Amino acid sequence: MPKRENISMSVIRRLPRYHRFLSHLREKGVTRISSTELSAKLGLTASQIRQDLNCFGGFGQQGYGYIVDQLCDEIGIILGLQNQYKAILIGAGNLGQAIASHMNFPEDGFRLVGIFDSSPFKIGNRLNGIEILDMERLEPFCEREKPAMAVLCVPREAVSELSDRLYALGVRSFWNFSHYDVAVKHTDVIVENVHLNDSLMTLCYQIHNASQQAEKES
Amino acid sequence: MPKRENISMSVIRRLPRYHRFLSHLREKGVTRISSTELSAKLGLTASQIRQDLNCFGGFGQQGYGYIVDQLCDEIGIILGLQNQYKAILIGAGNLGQAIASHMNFPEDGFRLVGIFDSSPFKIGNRLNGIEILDMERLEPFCEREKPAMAVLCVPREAVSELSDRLYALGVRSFWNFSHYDVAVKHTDVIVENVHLNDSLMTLCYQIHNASQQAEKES
DNA sequence: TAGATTGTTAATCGATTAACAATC
DNA sequence: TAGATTGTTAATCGATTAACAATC
Repeated sequence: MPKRENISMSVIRRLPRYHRFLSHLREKGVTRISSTELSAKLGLTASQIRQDLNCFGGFGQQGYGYIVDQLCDEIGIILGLQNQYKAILIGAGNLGQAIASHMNFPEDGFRLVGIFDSSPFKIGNRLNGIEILDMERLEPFCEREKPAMAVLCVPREAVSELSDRLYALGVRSFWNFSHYDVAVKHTDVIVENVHLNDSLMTLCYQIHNASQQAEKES
Repeated sequence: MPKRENISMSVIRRLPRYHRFLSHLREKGVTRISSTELSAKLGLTASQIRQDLNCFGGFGQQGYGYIVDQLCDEIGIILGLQNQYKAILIGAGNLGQAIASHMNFPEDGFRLVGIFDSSPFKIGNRLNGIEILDMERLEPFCEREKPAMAVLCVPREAVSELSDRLYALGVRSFWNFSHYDVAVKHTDVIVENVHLNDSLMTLCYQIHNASQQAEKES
């Protein structure tokens, strides 16, 4: 990979989408695609796609386009999907259970190695073949397994203390589903927030706004 | 509300976060806040916050700042949270169940009025007090209830046909959790995609990239 | 009145799009 | 060789930040 360095998040956030789309094309047996075709399907400009890809190197062939199979793999490598980083899940409530069983971690660069909860009703149960452990066993577990990432599916009130506790255990990245922004107190911490409530409110705004526009026009 | 019209999505996506933060401050009994204080807590610039708010009107007082209670309510109104739009959920699998029970729809501007699934093992069960109905009952239900929004928690393959079916029934907005982008074939459709896989891959990239940087420096 | 902080305009920065030469 | 499509530079557009006058 030739270039890299200082890639903007706007570009990064488009890569998984390219990857998903190209996997799909590959499955359908498509071998070749041009930036123009791809842009039409994704609702982007061809320019943007070429610009994005050229942050990482020239993957295409002039006059021909991109080889689907090859480009898909390259994007996978850029994203680091081959890594299988160890991940733990904290909080086996509704959402935690759904994440554990709905997500295909290996496909996305991770391996779920542990699940923790503090409820006696959940401890001992299995989720996707993994035993739910008592929160008290977090320390020895992390010292042994050294997970790189923690999925946080706990109530808002618990996050601040929990993230400190995990940081002390060497966890440096968080996939946060709680209704709370994980504070980035340390420069080496990576947080990806998924605020479902925010997403839903955004949708509400759009519906609300569209109906107001409609009113105004009538 | 004085101004409005043509507000960019960048601004809209920050509003729920402001709202969440201000609710929290209100709960803690804080009555007054300046854009500078707020910006420090949110990790933004004071300029941006003032700029954002002034898209909708002047909610502050010069020399004083903003009244937490009032600003919070105003943002709620801008987002349209008072609307309680009717929503239905399609797909009562792991993720669907989690969404139904984990989300507080009324707080976010919606009311969940129906849940649908095609599995005989799920039909008839209750989720959050709502009976899971057979997909075949979708038509009469929608004709009667006229839901504004559908939460899609179905497999990728099902989305294309399903969204057409819902569009025909008058549903114009979708909160899509499937591993697929809902095609916007019509200009009056609003889609909010939540691609958890994409989010996870983005996190993978960041970890991968951080460790590469660390290697380079050593 | 003096101090503080907003609302708003102007300057900067970054991201997207357009254009085209390079080349398969 | 002619046609197509990339990689890349330049132009445009939009979003963020800075500055400051208005005013509470």
